Amino acid sequence: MRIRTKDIAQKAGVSLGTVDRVLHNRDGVSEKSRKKVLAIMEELGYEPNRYASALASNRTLSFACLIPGHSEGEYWESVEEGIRGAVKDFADLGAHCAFFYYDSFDYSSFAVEGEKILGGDFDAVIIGPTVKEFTLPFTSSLDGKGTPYVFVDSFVSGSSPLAYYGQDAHSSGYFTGSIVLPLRVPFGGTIAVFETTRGKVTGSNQQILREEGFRRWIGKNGAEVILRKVDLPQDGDPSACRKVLKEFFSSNPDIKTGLFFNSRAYIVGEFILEEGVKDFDLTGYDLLPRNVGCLRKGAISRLISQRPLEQGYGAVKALTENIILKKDVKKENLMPIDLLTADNIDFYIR
Amino acid sequence: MRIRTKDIAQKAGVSLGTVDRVLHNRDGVSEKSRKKVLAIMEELGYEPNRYASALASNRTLSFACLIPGHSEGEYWESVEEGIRGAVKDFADLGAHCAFFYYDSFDYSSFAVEGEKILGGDFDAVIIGPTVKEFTLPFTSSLDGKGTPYVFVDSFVSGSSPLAYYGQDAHSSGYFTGSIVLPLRVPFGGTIAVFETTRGKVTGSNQQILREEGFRRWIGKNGAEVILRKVDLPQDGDPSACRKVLKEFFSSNPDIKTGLFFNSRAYIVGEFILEEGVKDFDLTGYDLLPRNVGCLRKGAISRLISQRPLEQGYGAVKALTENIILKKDVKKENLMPIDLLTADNIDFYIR
DNA sequence: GGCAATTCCGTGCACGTGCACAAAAACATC
DNA sequence: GATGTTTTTGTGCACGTGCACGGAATTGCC
Repeated sequence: MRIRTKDIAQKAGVSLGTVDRVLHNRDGVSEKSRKKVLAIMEELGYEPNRYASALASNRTLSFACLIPGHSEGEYWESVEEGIRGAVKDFADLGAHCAFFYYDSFDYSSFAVEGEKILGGDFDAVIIGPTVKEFTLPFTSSLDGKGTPYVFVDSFVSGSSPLAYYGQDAHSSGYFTGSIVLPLRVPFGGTIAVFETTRGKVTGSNQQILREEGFRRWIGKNGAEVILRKVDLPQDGDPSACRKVLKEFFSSNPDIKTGLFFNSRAYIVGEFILEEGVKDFDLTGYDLLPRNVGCLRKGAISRLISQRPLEQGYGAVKALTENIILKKDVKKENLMPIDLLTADNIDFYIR
Repeated sequence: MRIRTKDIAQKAGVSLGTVDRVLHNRDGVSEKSRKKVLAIMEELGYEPNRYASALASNRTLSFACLIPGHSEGEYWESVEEGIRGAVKDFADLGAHCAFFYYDSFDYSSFAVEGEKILGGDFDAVIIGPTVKEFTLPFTSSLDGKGTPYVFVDSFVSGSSPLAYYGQDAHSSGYFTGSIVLPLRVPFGGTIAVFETTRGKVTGSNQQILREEGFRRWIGKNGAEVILRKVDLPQDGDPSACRKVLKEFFSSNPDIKTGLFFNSRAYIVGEFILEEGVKDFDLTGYDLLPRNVGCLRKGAISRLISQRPLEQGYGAVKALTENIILKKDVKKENLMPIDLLTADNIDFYIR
């Protein structure tokens, strides 16, 4: 039978109130009673009933979530789905969440949305960070107010979040190297690295770190590989992309291997399908529906996943457990580096 | 603010009791009241507070778990850890679990332990099944008593569990083929398939299905590969194994690729480390500490994981949600086929 | 020893839901 | 329309914990 505070009180010869005070480190308890109650709690292995506790305390937990705006089928959609799932699971503990979106290509929008959050009355914040210069002012304001926050996706040094959920991007690039290169290098010494540009912005922190990791594998293993950057304009009409790709594939028939260090591998994958490009080995990130479609049809050879749902879920869970249940939470939570191909993808979806 | 039964009662102009009766589909409510309450519940989007509900109902949930006995560091230890973790998480809902172990090399022990469970008073059973002939009599007894059960690890057809948590073994063998063969076939046309034997028993259902899946890849892709079985005696002293392996490696210097379709790849991995065998590519299953040790040291090239922790956790969660919260649960839960190498293993441990 | 101040402790209500029992209303029978 | 029967509805306590309030015990001071 489960041990209750009542049982402890009985055995210690004190009242429920005293046990309660000991339990919550409140004063007004003699040293003698405190010792006795603690000893008996230890002896009987008391574990509080979190449900009864949540019910009695009757508090709410107001989250704010600040992440890049996104349209359907994009990476951040999955992170948000994970967050919403967790908030729903913890709704009985009083959790609810307001979402704020910034434009990842317009840094100042991060500050604008951040101000709204600072003005509101939130118990905790979940942040999908932008560049350091804009993230740190916001987190230090939160530090000032004593509002806890967690990062998802990427970590920004110089801040002190309660926790971080994301992938070790450098390691994931290194891993990509270890998988792709032994398999592909015999097919040709040049590898295409595709990048997408919008305005003046090319690539996030994570993307840059992944490429660094990939290059480190090359360096460490003395692979003789040339990386050729291919820049794809992402903002204008899609025909600009097509033009670049047509030009690339026709003038480089010897390049048989391509990489994306962001989630937009489908741009090339769908081109491959439409144009019937043969024997091109393409590696990308993230299980966007369009990427998965290409993977299934053979236009993308492999995808690396970083478990965005788990990131979002974990972030909310960590905050809830820390605030409501006052548990210590793990600070650094690095997602597994999953390798997906047409032959195992079915078991990662749904 | 969260909608309570009280709010519904107020708005419908009835008492809490009536709302409660509607909520639990009990009779003694006029059609008029039932309609009205249901309409308002719908309108306000009522979601019951599971905590308050669990607290008030004050019921317990007694699990029995019947799995193969295992010593430290073996596969089933992780499954059990997952089960224990879930039971702990749901302890506030009244969950607790008794464990029964059978000898997977002595089928009748399954029946013996099964009888104990049938004699006890359990609300649900978690089964790591043995062969069909011994599993079905047990599950049909459970069916007779109306006791729900779930399978972990493998599925036994002819039974009707509430859910199944495991890996599609055939697909995982197929996937192994797709990863290993393109990489390794140039290194030699013969591949060693290691098996371990104890008494007269060689290999579980899962192991056989994995090999079938592997062979299917070969067939489908017209790979010219010879599979050479290597039988390792697992019961006697370890020196018998060493002898077999010494003989194998010295007389087959051309075989550079090996496979285990069960979790004991460390037997060969540790031999490789001790004897300093070079350039042997070894693939195995499951993240046993000894396997992981070999993977990190390069003696095993890759491991396939089937997420035993999640299997155990999921099984308990499904039963709890079905019984206590009367939720529908997903019947077939196939684990992802994770590919682990020395370069991503760190992020799967812990 | 008397009194106040301080420290310590017990009691009671609340949280939202489940369930048993009692009360009320509706209906049936003569 | 009085009585009994069935259907429908309301009320109250319980679950384990949090918290506020007031009472009891102890201490300090003259």
